[in-house]
Amino acid sequence: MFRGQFIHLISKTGRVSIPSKFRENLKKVYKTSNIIITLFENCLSCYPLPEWEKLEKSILKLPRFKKDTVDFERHLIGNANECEIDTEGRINIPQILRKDLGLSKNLIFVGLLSRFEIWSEKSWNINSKNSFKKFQKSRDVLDGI
Amino acid sequence: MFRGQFIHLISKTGRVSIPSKFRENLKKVYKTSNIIITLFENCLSCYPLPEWEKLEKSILKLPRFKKDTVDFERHLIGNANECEIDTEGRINIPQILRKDLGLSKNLIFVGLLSRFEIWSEKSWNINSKNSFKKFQKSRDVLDGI
DNA sequence: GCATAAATTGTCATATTTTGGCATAAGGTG
DNA sequence: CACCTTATGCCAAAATATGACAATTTATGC
Repeated sequence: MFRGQFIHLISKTGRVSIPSKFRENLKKVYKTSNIIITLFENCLSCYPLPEWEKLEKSILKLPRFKKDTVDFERHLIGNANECEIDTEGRINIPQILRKDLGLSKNLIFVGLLSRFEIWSEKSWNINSKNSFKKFQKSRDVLDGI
Repeated sequence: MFRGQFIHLISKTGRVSIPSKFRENLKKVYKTSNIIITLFENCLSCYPLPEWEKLEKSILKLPRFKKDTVDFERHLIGNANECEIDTEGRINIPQILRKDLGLSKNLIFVGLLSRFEIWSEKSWNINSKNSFKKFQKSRDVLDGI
């Protein structure tokens, strides 16, 4: 499971190291060092390849020509890039994605069980302020289950 | 059950020992020396790994891409770090949590039955001043059951 | 109260993780 | 094809975490 939060630096060439705990999880649970990185909301959403493939299968079942399907696909699939983690535990974040989100300096890695997200420090701070408010509202979601 | 209050010192490198009574409880009841530490209302909330995993299972059942779910996950899972207790009974509190709460010197451990909390001495003192008032308001929760 | 055991803290060496730098390789462009 | 940009591989430095052991403090039994 991907959990926790980590701050890492991105180099001028777009390289950044994946938190070692995440790498460990990828290796142990998913037996892979390949991930899919895609644009989602205001951050990068990262899936272990096997998890992503499950998602793709679900998507293939959607009504093919429906407007919502197409929009969903274009965004989520259309921005999906496969990355391989190198021997030092780093990936190169594709230029387009870097540019879209204005990534530089500190990136925040956020574990979300079956996937993780990468944020620019700035957007993360803005977002987490808002999401804490929402959390306060929704904190009893789980009690209902 | 985690009960009682203890003061321990955190080292410059972020290490602190878990009260031995808590360790005993972890071992006896939960058969583990792994805990999840997460940020929660100005302190760190600590769960035995098995307790936490129950929570995660519920979360995995929530609608995957719904905005509320994602916000909830980002807050709750995104701040959850797994820590292992070492041979001397210590853990290393992840840097980001230390930073967020400004932990140094004295930490207060507070037992809360199925989990325990870690406070900086300062915040604990501030909080406990207010807590009697809050207790007065909430003192009849149990009568409703 | 004292001797002993247990728990907590300190210190240092070692291992791991993260970052930086540079040379080379690959890919796109005119 | 030559040029330029960008990506990759490799090595090394720096930062951080971990393990082992010792010293100190606190608790416990008698």
